Amino acid sequence: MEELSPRQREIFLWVRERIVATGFPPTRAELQAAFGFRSPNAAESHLRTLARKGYLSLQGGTARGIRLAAGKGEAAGLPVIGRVAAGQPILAESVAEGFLPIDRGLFAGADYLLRVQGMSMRDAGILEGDLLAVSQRKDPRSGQIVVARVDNEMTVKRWYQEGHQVILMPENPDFAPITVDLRTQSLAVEGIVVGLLRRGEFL
Amino acid sequence: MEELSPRQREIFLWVRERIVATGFPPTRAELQAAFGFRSPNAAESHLRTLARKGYLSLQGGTARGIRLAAGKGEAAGLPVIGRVAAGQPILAESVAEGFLPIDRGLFAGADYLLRVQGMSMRDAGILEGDLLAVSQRKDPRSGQIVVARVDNEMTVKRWYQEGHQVILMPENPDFAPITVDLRTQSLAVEGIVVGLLRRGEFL
DNA sequence: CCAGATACTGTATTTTTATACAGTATCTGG
DNA sequence: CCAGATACTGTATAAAAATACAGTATCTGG
Repeated sequence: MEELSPRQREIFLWVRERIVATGFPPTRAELQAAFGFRSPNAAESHLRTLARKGYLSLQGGTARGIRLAAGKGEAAGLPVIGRVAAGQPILAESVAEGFLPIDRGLFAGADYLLRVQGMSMRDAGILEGDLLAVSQRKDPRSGQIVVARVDNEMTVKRWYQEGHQVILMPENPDFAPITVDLRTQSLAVEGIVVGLLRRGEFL
Repeated sequence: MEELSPRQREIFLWVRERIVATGFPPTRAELQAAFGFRSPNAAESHLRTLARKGYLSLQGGTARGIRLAAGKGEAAGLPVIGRVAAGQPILAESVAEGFLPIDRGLFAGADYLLRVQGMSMRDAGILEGDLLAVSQRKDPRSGQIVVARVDNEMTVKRWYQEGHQVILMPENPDFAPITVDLRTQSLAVEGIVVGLLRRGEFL
């Protein structure tokens, strides 16, 4: 598929956004007005180029007869994060395994899905390979399950706090709790777990 | 909101289906042709009635200027099933707790979500309150987790079969396996578990 | 029984909309 | 350097589309 020029890309994104915002594709006149063209043929010409390059299709002689090509709609869903290198931001694009088609309303406030590694939370029903829906909030309450960085290691534990004292509690007797004194040690909360999902070979 | 007459309902569902199928709303001429009206004003009149009753809105003087009213799109997602009475079909409307906005591609072949009751599968990471995505297939392979009816009781267990012998294996030492001889006992497989999700107070 | 609803027919007009055709200016890769 | 691309201007026409207005037939709830 051919590349789009910057202007073409701008026009394509606008068309796509208009379809979402209004429920139907725009007309040439609407495109002309939005981009300040003096001639309707500018709009027509750009749409024909986008169609020729495979980004959308035009249904001839039909009002608003514009369809986005398959796969060209907005990317829906949440990114799936596997392993995160020490020190690297979680949502760096380079670490995402892909996207899953999840309505963001399903898990309240979720920003990404994190692949579980290890069995420290087994007795909470969180197994290796599970996907945790994580909201990038940093204000956990005691009892919530968090994604935290301790000494640059990612960990998922249940959070308990009393004053300066934080306990990151595993739920597997084979793992020891992690105790952190916030006055003398650093602890980064990356997010709060708001959901879990499991499928395929992990069942 | 006023009730629709049968014909109005038929027309409304057709408009909605056309929006999904084509990516844009139909014209009056398309509606006229689809329903065999001899006059375009029949189409116009029905659309105005649907708008007046609050099912859609019309943007005047605009080609294809039809929008579904909020909440009138197709219900997306999967039904959530809580308790199922003995003998009752799972997907009877009356037992659904609601719908969750889940893309059906997320869990391959899923037909409904079943709320877990009991802890018999705890060591498989399936806890009370979890939602299991279930595909209404009745041909499980050994090792798969199934939803079955034994003596009219719903149960979720891992399926193992050798010849006529089926073992429905819990994964919690507090529960006994269920052994079934298919030659002499009846066993109904309602579906195969294809996914799990957990959120909210169950975390 | 009948007013008011639904469900259309019929005709016509206006506006919207797509698109054809002819052209210019600028940019850029070979 | 230049062919071929992008990014438009300008004008015009034809077809699509919405919608107005006038009407009939049937149904149904009060």
